[in-house]
Amino acid sequence: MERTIRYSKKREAILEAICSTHIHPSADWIYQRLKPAHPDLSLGTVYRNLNFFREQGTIQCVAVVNGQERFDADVRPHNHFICDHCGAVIDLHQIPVDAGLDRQVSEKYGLQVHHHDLVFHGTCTGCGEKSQIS
Amino acid sequence: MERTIRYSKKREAILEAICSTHIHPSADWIYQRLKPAHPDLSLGTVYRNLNFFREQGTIQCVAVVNGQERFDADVRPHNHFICDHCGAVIDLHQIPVDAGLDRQVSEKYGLQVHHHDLVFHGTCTGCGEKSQIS
DNA sequence: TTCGTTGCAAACATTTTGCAGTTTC
DNA sequence: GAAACTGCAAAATGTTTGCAACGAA
Repeated sequence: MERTIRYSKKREAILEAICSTHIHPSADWIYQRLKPAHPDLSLGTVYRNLNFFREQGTIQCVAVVNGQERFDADVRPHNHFICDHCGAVIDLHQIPVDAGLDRQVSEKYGLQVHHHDLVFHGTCTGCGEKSQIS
Repeated sequence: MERTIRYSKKREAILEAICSTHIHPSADWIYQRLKPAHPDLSLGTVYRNLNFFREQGTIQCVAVVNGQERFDADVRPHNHFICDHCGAVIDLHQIPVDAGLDRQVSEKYGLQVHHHDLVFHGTCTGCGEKSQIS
């Protein structure tokens, strides 16, 4: 039978940290963020809870940037932009993508498609302005 | 001034290994593949050359699967499917995606978009059949 | 001879895990 | 009191790097 899920202050704080930002944080960012208020927090706990939330479907990993997984508490389908200079991950909610795309792939290739990720790469506004100055 | 690029048998073999397959190999796959014919090949050399080819634009990294980068010698824009069971990376050449998508993102969000990656996730044919049996 | 390339091993960075102690219910 | 959760430190994993030897031009 399924295991019982217990309340934990650390777990609550970790989810709250992810929900409180739109930067799509990494495990270490969450750890650094919570460390002041939770001095005894350990990085292992952050990782364990990130995997817990991922299994529950509460969060999703939206990208791996410079070898670090980046998480999003918004699990509704939407797309992302990654700045290849500073590593920023930005939500794109206004980009309409053909809703039947998954079915198209499924039919043409005979694959069971569960979802897709659409990620744009380029230079974000801040990095673009900086490079113009120099 | 730019550095001179010299010929090297290992480098040639590494590129040949990537070009010879459609599985989108990882660094270690290439290493294992070439080890018999090149017993003194080292993993460091594989990594160094992968980064070399990437900088040259000869290959691209198309995904990170189970923490491993997966490479493709086909640098033309096309999409991919990843099997979440076995980690297979499959080319999708027949999926038409709006060519103006990058410009749309650029205009709506004021970002400099260089390219995008569209990755489908699901279960591949082989894994789907296996799970039906059990 | 020059300097790009390599093997090797050590270093690095991120993530996972074993275990003993703590907390929740 | 059972078992979920945690801190800690060690381990595992994938990748990078320093250095001396090797090889191409």
